[in-house]
Amino acid sequence: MPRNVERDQEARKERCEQILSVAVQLIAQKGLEATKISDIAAKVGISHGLVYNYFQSKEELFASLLNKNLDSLRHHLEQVVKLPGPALEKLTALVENMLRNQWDDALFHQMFIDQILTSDSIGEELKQSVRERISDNLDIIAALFREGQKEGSILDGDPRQHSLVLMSCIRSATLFKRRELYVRFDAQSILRYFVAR
Amino acid sequence: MPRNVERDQEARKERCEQILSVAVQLIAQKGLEATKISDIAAKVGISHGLVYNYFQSKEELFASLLNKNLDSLRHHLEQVVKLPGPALEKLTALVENMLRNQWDDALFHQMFIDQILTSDSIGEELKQSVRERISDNLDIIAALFREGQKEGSILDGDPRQHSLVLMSCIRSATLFKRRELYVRFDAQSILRYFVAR
Amino acid sequence: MPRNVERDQEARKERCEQILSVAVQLIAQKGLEATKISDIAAKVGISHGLVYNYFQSKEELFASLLNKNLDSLRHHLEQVVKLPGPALEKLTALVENMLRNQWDDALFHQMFIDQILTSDSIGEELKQSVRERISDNLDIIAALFREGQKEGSILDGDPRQHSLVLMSCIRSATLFKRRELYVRFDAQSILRYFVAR
Amino acid sequence: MPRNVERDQEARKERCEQILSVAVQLIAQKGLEATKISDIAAKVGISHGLVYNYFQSKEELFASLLNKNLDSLRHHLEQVVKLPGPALEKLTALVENMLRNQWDDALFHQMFIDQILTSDSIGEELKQSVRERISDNLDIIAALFREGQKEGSILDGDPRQHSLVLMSCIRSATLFKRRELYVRFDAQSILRYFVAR
DNA sequence: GATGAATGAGATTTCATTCAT
DNA sequence: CATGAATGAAATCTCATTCAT
Repeated sequence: MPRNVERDQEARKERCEQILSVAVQLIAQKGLEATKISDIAAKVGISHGLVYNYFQSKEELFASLLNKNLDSLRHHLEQVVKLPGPALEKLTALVENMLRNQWDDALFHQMFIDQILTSDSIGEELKQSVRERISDNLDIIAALFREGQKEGSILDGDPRQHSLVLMSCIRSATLFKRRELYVRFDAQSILRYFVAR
Repeated sequence: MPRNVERDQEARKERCEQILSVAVQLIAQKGLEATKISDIAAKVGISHGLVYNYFQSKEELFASLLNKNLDSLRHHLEQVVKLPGPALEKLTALVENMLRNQWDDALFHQMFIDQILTSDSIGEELKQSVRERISDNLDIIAALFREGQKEGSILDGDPRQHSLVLMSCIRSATLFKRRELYVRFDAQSILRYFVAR
Repeated sequence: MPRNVERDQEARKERCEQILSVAVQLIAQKGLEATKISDIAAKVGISHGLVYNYFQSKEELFASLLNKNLDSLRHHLEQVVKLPGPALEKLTALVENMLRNQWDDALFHQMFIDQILTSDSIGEELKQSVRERISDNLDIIAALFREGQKEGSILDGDPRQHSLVLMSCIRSATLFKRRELYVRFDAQSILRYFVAR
Repeated sequence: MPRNVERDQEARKERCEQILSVAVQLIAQKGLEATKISDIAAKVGISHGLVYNYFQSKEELFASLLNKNLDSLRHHLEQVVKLPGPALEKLTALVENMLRNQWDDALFHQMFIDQILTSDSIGEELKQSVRERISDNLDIIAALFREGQKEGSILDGDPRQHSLVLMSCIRSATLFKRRELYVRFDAQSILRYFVAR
């Protein structure tokens, strides 16, 4: 007799999330290529075979991860853009959010983009789509900077460059924190670089 | 004949350099884990077995690479520090150098530090030493920023943070150039973030 | 209620037949080893787990298939033997039947006997029983040939060899038709090889 | 210092042959899908990894095998065609050769064609090429039959059908011998089916 | 020094089979 | 009866490393 189909769907999704979540943690610890399917399975507490019930291949798993995180970042960006108030405040909110690691795994893509873009386990197609989505996300942040420039609060110069530098700062903050090369960043100190003088 | 021995030593060192140089290129293209000993050997034009005549293991090869590049960076930093003139000029020289890729492979460590720090193929000991040397290099740059702050040309704030952000900018400039997510950086536009208002 | 029990038995048998029938089709398409339990289940429209309600194992399923087809062949042979008229006519009826694919899946064993006899998934015991039953069936055909020889219509020589050659012809006809290496066989042209000169 | 290059080439080819030869034996024993790379390696007395030094993949190994055997068959056919004397004698020579198993592995393709054509491990492209080459080989035999028909020694009828039946007989002879379903064939008894009355 | 055959540990992936629901 | 999550053995394939020549 078929069980409760809805609950099954629920459980299935749950498991997917669980696997992805563990995957992020392991990748953050050990890197993309060094993270084996069986590591993930072991940490989740399931057999490696079961992973393939949820993801067709290692690549598909990584792709899901990427998509999830790029979506998450995108979503956060869009939330921030909609906030009321001047651009500088929005940017502050954005950076604070990111540093606070409230959405730990959205940072993922900041840290592993280059691993992904150089990995063998990732097909060229996927890489291209990642590049495009990164570019899109940069554009959203760039728009905030442009807004700030109009308001006079942001240093002039290429807003897309500003975006890239901002994301790099956040990446470094996260990465170096994890790598125990302590330099403490906070949103204020990061945004100072971009404030009009 | 001592002359022969010397020449042999010379040739040996040459080979090492050649292997390391090819390794950098391949790693830049394909990533750390995806770069196989036999890829390197093939591109150098020797048999993979011979690589083990020059390096005891893959890890030792990567360690040499790291050391070479950290040394190279260190050397450049020291050169810049010794330059006459105000700190801002020194920093400009530094950034210009780095962007100009005069020492292309010194940038390597900018791009692959986290691949190294997360790799399976790299022992914990080596990782620790890398962390320390990165930290040392950051300190040298931080000293420049501190000098600039004293001269009034550099934004106040943690000079070590400035260093990290500066290196991140350069890393991004290099990485994204290679990844074709074009944002064009030049030394001026990077240093503006650090100039006192 | 006994009626329900009966009906259940009926339904159960139905299901078995359905599974076996789908199995034949898939094996004909993809080969023995390449046919997965879940392929069969999917094509039947049930879950793979349910297959184990009807067959204890893959081997048992294949064994059922074999038995069914060997039985079917046996039955046809016996029917033909009972026909009135000279042996040559009986043989003609036999070949026509087989070529006409009226009992498509009885041909199965013609095509997959050696896959079965070489398969890993099939136990030695089963293989032995298959060999014996094939041998029995050959004997029945051989008897027809012997009869024909007595009547003077069939080429002399080992009747068992004739049987084997006849079955081989039919097998080739079927196999090569499916494989699109067209040679068109009909009962006449096949039987000519065996007609006394 | 490079070793004797020629000898190395020789040895390499030797090894390939050795592997292929063992592969044929195992496939003949166990079937195509049931023959594992490690079975082959074990029987050759090497590690499974080494097989991949000689063949890129299981499919490539099987493809080599096929090509070798189709070539071998082709070669034998061409030799027979060139023989002096009437067609019937040539055919006799052909069948005797095949039954004598002088070229044991050329028989391979007779036995495993359908396994190959239904296997998952074999790409569609390869299958198509196999079909064509089988067809070519059939045509060569058909030409012999046609010749015999002109000479009046061979039963009339489609010579391509004759070829197929002949090959089927040989296949059965070989297969059933190995499968211990004894029927003893000799060249005479096989050719009788095709002799004009 | 130089080669590349050889090894074997280990990674990905598949699938028959079981079993809780 | 029915489902499909879960298991785990086994197969393919890769690659760092060794070593005879």
